[in-house]
Amino acid sequence: MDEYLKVFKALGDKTRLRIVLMLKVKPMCVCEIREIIGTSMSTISNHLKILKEAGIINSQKEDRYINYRLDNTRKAVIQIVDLLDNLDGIEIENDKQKACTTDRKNIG
Amino acid sequence: MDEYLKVFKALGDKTRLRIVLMLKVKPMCVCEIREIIGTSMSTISNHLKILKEAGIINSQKEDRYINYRLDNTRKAVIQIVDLLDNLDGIEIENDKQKACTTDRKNIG
DNA sequence: CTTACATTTCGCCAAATGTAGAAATGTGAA
DNA sequence: TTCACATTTCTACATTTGGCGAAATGTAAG
Repeated sequence: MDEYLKVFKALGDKTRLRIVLMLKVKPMCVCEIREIIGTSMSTISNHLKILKEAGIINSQKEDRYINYRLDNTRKAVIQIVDLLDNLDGIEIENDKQKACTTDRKNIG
Repeated sequence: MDEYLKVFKALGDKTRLRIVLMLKVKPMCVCEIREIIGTSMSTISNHLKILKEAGIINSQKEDRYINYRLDNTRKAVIQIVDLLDNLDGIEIENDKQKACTTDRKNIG
């Protein structure tokens, strides 16, 4: 039960649910997520930690960034995240988006 | 998105998740739930209210009791609750169960 | 080694949440 | 109506949570 409890807890926050919906589209680094969500780096980082501990996402270093993506290896997570397909086209982005100080395009 | 958010929030509490697992087995009144969960009536009542507002359960008066049961009319809820079938046989009950002052068997 | 910078951790605050007990409410039975 | 009792609401309180900014950490490049 605790496994599901952790997942529900993690998804029971609007910011984290938005992050999950974003990562369903494509893997992203903290900076990119912050661009869209619009809060501080530390806040995003904390949310990612919670999602990671719930087994919903994992991370992998690529170039100078750590890319976060949905974890497709855990059954419970797959099932629940799949349900969110019904939500396509929902407002994930925020009104007040901060400019990203470190533009990722500088690198690639 | 907010519909799912509400459901995840509601299920993201151990007491409420336990209640949902109990109601998957059979409808119950507040008193019965309290017997198993082991907290105060007001606490149970509050949790039931949250589950109800999330559309996960509904209630119906029967005899002298209000029976709560899973709401089978909402798609999002059905899908999510169905996932919990994997949890069968999990520890729902509490160690420290209070005696039920008003024994339901007196009625039936 | 030093710099640059992406990310995490720490310390703190405000808001939200879970809980209990008392009082209030609703309702069937006498 | 009055009683009995199941349930909810109110009030208060302790804990948890989400947020930020600053400092710390990790690491690739010079």
